Amino acid sequence: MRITKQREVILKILAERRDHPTAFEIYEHAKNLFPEISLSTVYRTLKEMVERGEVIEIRMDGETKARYDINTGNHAHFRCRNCGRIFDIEILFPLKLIGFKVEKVEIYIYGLCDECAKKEVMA
Amino acid sequence: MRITKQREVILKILAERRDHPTAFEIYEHAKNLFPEISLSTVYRTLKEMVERGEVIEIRMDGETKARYDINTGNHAHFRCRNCGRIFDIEILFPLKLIGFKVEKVEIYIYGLCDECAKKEVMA
DNA sequence: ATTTGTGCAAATCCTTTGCAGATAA
DNA sequence: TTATCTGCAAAGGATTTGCACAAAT
Repeated sequence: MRITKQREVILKILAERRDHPTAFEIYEHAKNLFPEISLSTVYRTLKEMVERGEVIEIRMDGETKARYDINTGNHAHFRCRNCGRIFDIEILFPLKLIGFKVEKVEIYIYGLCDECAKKEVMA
Repeated sequence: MRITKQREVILKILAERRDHPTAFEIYEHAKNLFPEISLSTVYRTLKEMVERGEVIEIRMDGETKARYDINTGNHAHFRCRNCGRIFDIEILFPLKLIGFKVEKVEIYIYGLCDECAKKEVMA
């Protein structure tokens, strides 16, 4: 994989943002740093990174568009119904699937984050 | 929601199949039972059922197309890397997200099912 | 009769791809 | 040099929608 300005920019965005942007959001952000970049390059680069296992692709709650996450370890995503933010959450739990070989786990959790839960009780 | 032949057929398919079919697979199956049915009716009906909470939509491992499941309780999906089958799995685990209000959980697990794991050891 | 549902075709949204020119090694 | 990467525009796949007709209440 050659080092190009486009790939540097995409990697930098993924490393700095932890809000799980879509390909289009990454493209919009990248244009500020490198205006000539194209949307297809963003898609191509993300696809390659996913295939290499450097980035994971998530789709919360049946969304048609994918979001990207440079955190490749097994972890859960929590989306707040109120503010829409997506939090990374580490969950340790005992998987006892007798005879099954578990290679990857994706967990999506929906509800209210601590701040919004407080507000709802008050309202 | 009026009772039409189309909706009866779609419900019957969802109730009988537990292999998490896509909209197109439901359409193909439905045509055997009611040839005049259209793909857009299948999509429209599924979307309505999802909005009513009668059916859930899942997208395993970044698949672009949705799959449908009449089992609406919180449960995990296990996809076998080898045979591709998707198993429903009940997992009880303690969620301790302090201050967070959990309303829904989606868990996707990937690996080898018991049968395929045995074969891999032997091979 | 009135409201809701349907099929069809066209539109839309997200993503991928072919190609000819550009760039990193 | 030369293999890989890029932008563009066009194609592709999944899903949604406008509309006039059909069916359910």
